[in-house]
Amino acid sequence: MSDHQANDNKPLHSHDPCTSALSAEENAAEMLAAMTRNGLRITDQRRSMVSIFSDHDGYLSPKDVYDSMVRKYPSVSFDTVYRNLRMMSEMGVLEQFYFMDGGLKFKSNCLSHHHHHLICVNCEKTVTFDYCPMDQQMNLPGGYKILNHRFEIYGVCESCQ
Amino acid sequence: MSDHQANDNKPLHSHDPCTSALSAEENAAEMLAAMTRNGLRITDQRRSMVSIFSDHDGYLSPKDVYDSMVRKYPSVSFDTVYRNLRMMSEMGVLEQFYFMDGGLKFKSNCLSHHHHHLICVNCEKTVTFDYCPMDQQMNLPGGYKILNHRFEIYGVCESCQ
DNA sequence: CTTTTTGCAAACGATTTGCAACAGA
DNA sequence: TCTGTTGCAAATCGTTTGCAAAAAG
Repeated sequence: MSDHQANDNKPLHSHDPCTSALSAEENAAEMLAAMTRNGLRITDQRRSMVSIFSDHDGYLSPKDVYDSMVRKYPSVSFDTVYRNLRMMSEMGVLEQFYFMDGGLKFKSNCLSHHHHHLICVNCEKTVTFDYCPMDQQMNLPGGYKILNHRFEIYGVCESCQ
Repeated sequence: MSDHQANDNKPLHSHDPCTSALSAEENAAEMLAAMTRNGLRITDQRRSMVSIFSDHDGYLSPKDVYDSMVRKYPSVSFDTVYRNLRMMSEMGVLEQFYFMDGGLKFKSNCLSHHHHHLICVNCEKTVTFDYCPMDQQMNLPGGYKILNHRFEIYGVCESCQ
């Protein structure tokens, strides 16, 4: 729901470096395009889910998304939300992961460049940063062939302190 | 993500700083002691769970533990396993976390020093290393008050390659 | 002998599935 | 039209809880 007027010069809140180049609307259009490209039909519900994510930088649980959806589509079902979350993250439009406490959350994905997250443990507002520990010289034991990694920093954001 | 080449380096230390100091038996005794210290009674099942973890370096799912337990105590119940896993991780004897795919796993904990994990995506054999990205100079955005972090590297261990 | 722990069964929350009705391309 | 999508209900998975019987200290 883009309920704020198009004022390109004044972002409401700090966008992360992945999406700041794009307005929420552009980002939504981009997501929808990626979905069409993957052969998905664009339904009202999916359009609505897309705008929920393009308007929010941070992670949302399936329940969060459902609650937002219900406001616009009172008859929406939980399984539709789940199904679409799964499809959207399978095709890379959303990024998902399991939080510290194990809860599954989703966030609109940045396909363009590698980064990590700094996450507020209170409001879950998330900012990205480019520093990656894997760029450092570090002597790892055991002769593993390295595939990927996970690095997140948790803290309390300015407005939650 | 940046695909870093597996740098075939020799281990910095020839030992795993967490486990090499103690044999499996010593480690088990240590775990049992910690449990008694916390007011837990040592039952046969708990002794068995402890030795499962002290004999295995790597993460185990509740189901893994249950399957091991059943071999020795055919009438053991799933909830006893869960209850004990939870208590043991609450008192720091076990370390738990949610894997990439969201599955909850447990591992005998190292209480003595901070470290991170290098985990085999195939067999889940885990080695620890002392390098911590938080020791590096990195300017983070957003004025967050930093609380904690998570850093894991995933790969394929030597014997799984 | 007292208190904790166990095993059973049933409850629970989160996620998935089968299927008939419906809607997008 | 014609296939993909929705909503409903029920199934499933992993985990937790209440309680009486059994075991530890």
